[in-house]
Amino acid sequence: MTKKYTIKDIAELAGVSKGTVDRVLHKRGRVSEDALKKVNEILSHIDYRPNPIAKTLKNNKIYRLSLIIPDVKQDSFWSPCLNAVKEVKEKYQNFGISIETSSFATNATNSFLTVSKKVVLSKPDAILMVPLFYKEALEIAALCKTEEIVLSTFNNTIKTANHVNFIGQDLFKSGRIAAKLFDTLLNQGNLVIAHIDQDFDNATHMQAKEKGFRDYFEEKKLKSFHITTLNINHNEREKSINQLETYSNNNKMDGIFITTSKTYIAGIFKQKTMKQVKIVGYDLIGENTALLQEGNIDFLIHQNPQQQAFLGLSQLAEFFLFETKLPKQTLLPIGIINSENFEQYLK
Amino acid sequence: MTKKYTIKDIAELAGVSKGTVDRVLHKRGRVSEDALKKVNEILSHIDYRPNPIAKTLKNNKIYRLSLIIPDVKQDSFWSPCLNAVKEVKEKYQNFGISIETSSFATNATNSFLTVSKKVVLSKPDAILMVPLFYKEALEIAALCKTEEIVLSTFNNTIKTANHVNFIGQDLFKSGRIAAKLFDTLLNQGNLVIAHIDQDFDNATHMQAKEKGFRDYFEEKKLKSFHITTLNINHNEREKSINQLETYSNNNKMDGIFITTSKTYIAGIFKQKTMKQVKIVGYDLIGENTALLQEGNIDFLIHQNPQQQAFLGLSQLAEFFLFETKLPKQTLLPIGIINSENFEQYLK
DNA sequence: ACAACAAATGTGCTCGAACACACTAAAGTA
DNA sequence: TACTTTAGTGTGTTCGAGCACATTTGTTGT
Repeated sequence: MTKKYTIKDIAELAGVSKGTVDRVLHKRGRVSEDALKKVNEILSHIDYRPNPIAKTLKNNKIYRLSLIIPDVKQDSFWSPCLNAVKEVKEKYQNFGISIETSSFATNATNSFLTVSKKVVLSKPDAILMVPLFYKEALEIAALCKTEEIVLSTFNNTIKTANHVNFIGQDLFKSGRIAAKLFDTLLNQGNLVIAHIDQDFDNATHMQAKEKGFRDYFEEKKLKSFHITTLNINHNEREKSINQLETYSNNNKMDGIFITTSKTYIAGIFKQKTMKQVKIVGYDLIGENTALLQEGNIDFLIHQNPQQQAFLGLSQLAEFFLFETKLPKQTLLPIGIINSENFEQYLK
Repeated sequence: MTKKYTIKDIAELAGVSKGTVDRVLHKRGRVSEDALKKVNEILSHIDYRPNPIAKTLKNNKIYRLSLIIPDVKQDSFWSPCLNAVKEVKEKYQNFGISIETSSFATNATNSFLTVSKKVVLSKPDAILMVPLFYKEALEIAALCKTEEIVLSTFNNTIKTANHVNFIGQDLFKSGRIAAKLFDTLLNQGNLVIAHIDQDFDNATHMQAKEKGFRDYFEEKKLKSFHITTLNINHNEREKSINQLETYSNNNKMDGIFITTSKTYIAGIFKQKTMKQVKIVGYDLIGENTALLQEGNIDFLIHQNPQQQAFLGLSQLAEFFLFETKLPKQTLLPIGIINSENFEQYLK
């Protein structure tokens, strides 16, 4: 067992005081060449790692983390993030981590801007946000940089100065996973990629998923599958279902891949029309899991917002407390969910 | 923001010294009724949580965790556990956690016993082990109790004194997941449950999986499926494959559910005979994932030994360092894996 | 009334890192 | 020579909890 060396140990070994060792370690200067040499000699022979507990105790600071997510009342997809906040609070609040949560309207860029700016003005130590609106998110990122607030993003990426770290999934791959599922479910057939409720905010998301989906069939040269894209945008749920129905009356349709969490639209369509059609979509929201259990949705792909938020907040907490590195990018595994394993993913 | 109260704060508020507060908090007695009342009055109004960092610093102890797993050379299923050890070491070694790993032969109970006893004699603070051999594991558990060593188990359970905590999966449910996959893949057909390399050590595992598998079809009253159980036990791989081939020549077989990590036996069978058969089995070992990629295995169920070991060790580390509770049981979500998402689960 | 003793309470040190501050010795300035 | 400056050192304090030890207060017996 390798001994745990302390500054005092090093000082004794080098025959100097702990103050001198400290100056060498922190490169604060005011050290003679002779002493520098002696201390570095010792340091090169042992593996000194400062005790993070002592460090943190001395710091004795409360770090404020601020989470900015879309309104959970407007889109229940985000509600698991609140569980993540609870988990992280329980785990780290005794260590001096505090977390505030703010939310913005999913359909209003100015809501995102005003909420985010307010958060920036409150000067937290770090912000973890979902940059739904690209241009506006860049503006906030710039503000964070001048205010020296650490910025992390999850679920959506923004390409900006490299100080931003990101937690999410590889959307291209998740499209490929869906494709493989259809390949396993059907030997051949007509597949529809349905973009339901395509908002400008998650358009890039859906594009990446579609690209991955099509890429799979092209790579495997599976000519027995025919793929069509369908855009569905209605305020009323009924209209969306009707559009699917109209399409299926005029076209052969063996499978539907829904690129958003509105998978239940296709599920209700199947339930209503009793058509033989395989359905694969996204997200474990209540409406989807109910249809999954009844067999009207075959598979759901889990984007796991809870784990994303949990990891994002945990990484920030440990960055401040124990000076661990913030990984530039954390890509979470993509869960395939059926009626039998969804409960376990809800905790 | 709620203030972080310290013992000193409480002492000032109650008008006593920190020594008295300390005695009240630890119920060490030697406190007058009057002082007790004053301190408790304050404590009831605020939410005092001792600073775990200061506590740990004062402790200043190196905790030894000992991991006991089957030999990775004999069964590569366990090799991801070594990554878990590396991860936990990186995360906690600066906090004074040391981890030793021992392994035993998968086919010899006495190897398990001698190795485990040797570990117990070295008196670590905690042991995390895979209790492959039930009776012998109980013996080790009893030893740990007398030696006051904290014992955690993963992958397999042993029912003994409640001081043992367990990390693993719900095997009954994982059988149901496999059943649901076949239900989705096929409308009807003859399914074979293949217990390949049934050792006495994981017999209970396979039974639980079979039970879950059959339970699904019984519950759903799916009469269109016919289920048979096949026991396959040969020293040579070829013989196992031949047994499957012989069976399939004499019987209709639309799907094979393999209850062990030997799923590749069925995969090679499919590859060799070019039969139209759906294959679902367990574990992301190299032989399986290769066949998964080629399309000769449809789904693998991920038992995630790495995460099991990681969680087991982390829970122990945080139990000693920060006095967090050891959950009696942690059931991990069960991953459904196809050719497109397996890479992400390998890290 | 005063010692003897117990009960109650307060003080001070430790853990390791970090940093302010005090101190020493040599060099520079009037 | 006397005094300041500066580089180079070491010492001491802080963070919060925990516990050993010192001190004070109160009670009993003679």
